[in-house]
Amino acid sequence: MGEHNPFEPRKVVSRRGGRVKEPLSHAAIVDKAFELLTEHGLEGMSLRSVAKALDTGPASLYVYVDDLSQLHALVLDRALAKVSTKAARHKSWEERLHAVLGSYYQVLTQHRGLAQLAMSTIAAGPNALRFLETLLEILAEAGVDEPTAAWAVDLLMLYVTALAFEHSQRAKDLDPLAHVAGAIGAVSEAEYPRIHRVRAAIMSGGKARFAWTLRAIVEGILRVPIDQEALTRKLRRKS
Amino acid sequence: MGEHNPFEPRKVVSRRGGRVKEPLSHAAIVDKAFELLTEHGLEGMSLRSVAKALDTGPASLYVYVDDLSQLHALVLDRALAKVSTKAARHKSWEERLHAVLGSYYQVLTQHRGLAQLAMSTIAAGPNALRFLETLLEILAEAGVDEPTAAWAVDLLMLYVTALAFEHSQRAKDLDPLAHVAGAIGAVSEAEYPRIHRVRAAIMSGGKARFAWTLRAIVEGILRVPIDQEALTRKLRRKS
DNA sequence: ACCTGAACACCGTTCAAGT
DNA sequence: ACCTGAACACCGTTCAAGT
Repeated sequence: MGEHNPFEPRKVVSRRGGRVKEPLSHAAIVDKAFELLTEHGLEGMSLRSVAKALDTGPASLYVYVDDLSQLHALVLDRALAKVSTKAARHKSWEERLHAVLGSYYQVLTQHRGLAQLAMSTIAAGPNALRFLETLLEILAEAGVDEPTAAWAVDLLMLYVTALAFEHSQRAKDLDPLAHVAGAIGAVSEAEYPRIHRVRAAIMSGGKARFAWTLRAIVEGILRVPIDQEALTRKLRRKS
Repeated sequence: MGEHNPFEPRKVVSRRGGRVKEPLSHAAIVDKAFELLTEHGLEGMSLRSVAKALDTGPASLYVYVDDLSQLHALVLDRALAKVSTKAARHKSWEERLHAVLGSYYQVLTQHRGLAQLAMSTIAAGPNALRFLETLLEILAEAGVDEPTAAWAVDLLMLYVTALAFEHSQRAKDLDPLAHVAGAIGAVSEAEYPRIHRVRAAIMSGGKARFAWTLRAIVEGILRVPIDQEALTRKLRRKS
């Protein structure tokens, strides 16, 4: 098993004397990687580019980081530190849920490449856990039973992540007619009448959509408790 | 704008005479790429590896394909052809929704690397459109108004795609203790009491979860029509 | 028009050698 | 123990040259 928790940086005693350049360290690598991510997107955050930005060779990073996928996980959690899980106590659980997920959405969209990173790496660092714990807390206050809450939290995070990803993809396209918008917007009325009719709605984003989906998911969560499912299974087994 | 629809293969007249090797063609490239995808995963499907498998150099593919991202879109749609959108007429819309999304899930999980591809490229080819149109049809039968259905379909596809992706990621880990399962399973009870309590539920998948989430989303969709949202906005504007 | 080898500018990762 | 240059085995994409 791993001898060292990768999310807890091992302390490196910086050598005394002329600090011409910042000594290499776990934190320095993750910080610089995050910087490159927000500046140049996920493609721009390679081990080699991080090494170069840190004024060293690519091999040097392997002292602190196992491989690229670990760096991805590290950077994602570094970014999730910016998610605010605090919301005024006096607010309702609905408002707090909206606020916390809204903060998550903000963080994802305000750093180029981050939404894409969040879509491709499963978050399991301390900041992701803190975020998750907060969501479970809020749902508990809403009266959702715990097994249901576990699946519900996953669904909520997933939706917000994907929405941020789509948002960032849209921002990347210089030509708005290109790619997705082009294909959906120009869809044949004869072949796909329904898509044609709702083509504007499909591409629209914005706060209204965010709010609607959150409400719909929460409504479903509150009305379809997981226990029903278990019950049905048990009944079937007995018949 | 594009002079040629990339989803409609341009017909190449194969030169007469000794067909020692299959002539290069749009379809041959996409087929071979799909083959490599299911055999070696997304990493194994590179332009170079496709070219090599087709017994040619990497530059040759650029006659038929603009770039890698287009090949991704092409292969995804090629795979979506396998999704069955037909379900017995006499079935209820709930059953048909479950069947169609179930078929989508099956296709994604039965081809290595496909779920990952579906997570990273937005589907807008003819087979994706056919799938989308079918989902809109089913929701219309359920009595969902069209703007709501547009957002709902997105949410449904998104969830199934992500579930298949998580499934495929789990299958990749040889060591079940590694990565995500390790981090979530070994979570500190003192620091994250709620996560600790539901850690088994978080990682569990299976049909029960699929069914529960679908029901929860549908329940929410039926109960939170989008028009309410528009109404609220209008009222706010007037006040 | 189609196909291609070679080149360009990159990757992640390993390894042997240095301090 | 930390750091590194060089090498290995790859990438996507372009370009000039061939048919």
